[in-house]
Amino acid sequence: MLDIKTIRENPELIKKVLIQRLMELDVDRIVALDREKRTLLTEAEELKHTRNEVSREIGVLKKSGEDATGRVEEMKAVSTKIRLLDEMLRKLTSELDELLSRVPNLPQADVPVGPDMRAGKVVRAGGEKREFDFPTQNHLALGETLGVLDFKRAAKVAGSNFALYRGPGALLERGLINFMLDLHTVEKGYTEISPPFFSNRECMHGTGQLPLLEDDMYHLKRDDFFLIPTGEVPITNLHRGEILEEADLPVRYAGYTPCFRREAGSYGKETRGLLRIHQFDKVELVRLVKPEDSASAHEELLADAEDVVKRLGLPYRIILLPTGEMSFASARCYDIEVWAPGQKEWLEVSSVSNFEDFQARRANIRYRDGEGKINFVHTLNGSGLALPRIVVAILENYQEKDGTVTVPEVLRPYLRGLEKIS
RNA sequence: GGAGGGGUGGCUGAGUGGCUGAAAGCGCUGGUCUUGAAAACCAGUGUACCCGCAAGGGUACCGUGGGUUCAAAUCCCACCCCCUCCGCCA
Repeated sequence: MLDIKTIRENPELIKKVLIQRLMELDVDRIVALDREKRTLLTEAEELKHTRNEVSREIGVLKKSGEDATGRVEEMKAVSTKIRLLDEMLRKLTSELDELLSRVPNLPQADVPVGPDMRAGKVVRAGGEKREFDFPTQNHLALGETLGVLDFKRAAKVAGSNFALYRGPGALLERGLINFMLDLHTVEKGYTEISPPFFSNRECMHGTGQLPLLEDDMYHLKRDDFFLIPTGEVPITNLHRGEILEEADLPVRYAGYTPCFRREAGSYGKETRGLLRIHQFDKVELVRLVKPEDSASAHEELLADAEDVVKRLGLPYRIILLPTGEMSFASARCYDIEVWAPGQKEWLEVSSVSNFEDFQARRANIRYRDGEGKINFVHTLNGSGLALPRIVVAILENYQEKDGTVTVPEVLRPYLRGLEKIS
């Protein structure tokens, strides 16, 4: 959420950003509602002031046994008027809040302007694309031959676009999670969080998944819970509604969670195999920092996520996303993509975002600075990393001529020393 | 799921319709005193929003949302959360 003052003072800027982000919203309506609301509010507050004063008088009169009927009658009329104004305000405010909650964050100055990935800026790349002296297979073929992936049975258990890992495949999944968590907690100093995998409506709103992405969530109607679409939701919302002390910052959390997404509207080739599934595992990194630290924290967070792909020895590149590709709440975002030689394409395995105070404002996460002043924190998060596409990349990059897959060295301790999936 | 108890400021905790944004204590900040510290004493110590150039003024908030009333922390209704016991259960 943006400060209403920002919108009030720069409606044209907001309109420009909406275009850059390929979104539509009636900004003039917001400005008008805001103005109308303040007029009504002032009027209502003045009446309430009168009522408070006179009610006090009535109390005094009654205590001394005097007649207060006239004043009471007067205040009945005032109260009716207040009720009316409050009702108008309530309607107005709810429309205004609804619109406000749909205004996206403002991109930072160096974010490339453009509608799609072609406008993205490759910041750097790492790892070597391997030269294969045999025809490569994609992860579907490899997974099936090796018996480590079983989509048919996943569909039998749940439905299409679910994954099932078997034997060394399951071990690989579990090993990757542990490898990543150990890296971030032991080496990088993150505190590990294992949160609930359900979250309530307030949290979903707090991090910005609601109201725009409701159709993409699994929702438990009876309890009004959502299955989390990312660990970002529960972990960022840990401190919802709190005022942290400056000394508590920066907060750095790492957590493993499964992620649940309906992926409504996705279809075709892109959804085959592990590329886009309804449930996937992810290790998420979250930071809460002072505003002046968020730019450097963003770079550090990126480096922490990058370190995972580096150590796995996967060819990767980092892209600064253009305006049209950034998520709603993000002010600046890097994607990390790994090369999948079987698929012959780059796969997004991490999004590393700086939300500035956008989420903090929604979730009301603040801190008290050295002078006792209260400000919103800045929030950041990054996948460190999303697993299925990493599994794809490992299978495809480490495949051998005989159809086996070599286990990357850093993972072997996590796979009971397993060197080869065969 | 059933029965009972409870949710008040940073913390403990008073407050059952009127001058209560909220006693008291603790904590914290500043000051006095002291060589320094402690103690003691004095003063201050919530958040958000609105009006205003400012000084300042006002409104709201006692788990959340409604309601009753001239007036609600206090009365009524619904919901949420916590605790105890019972049931169920990995």
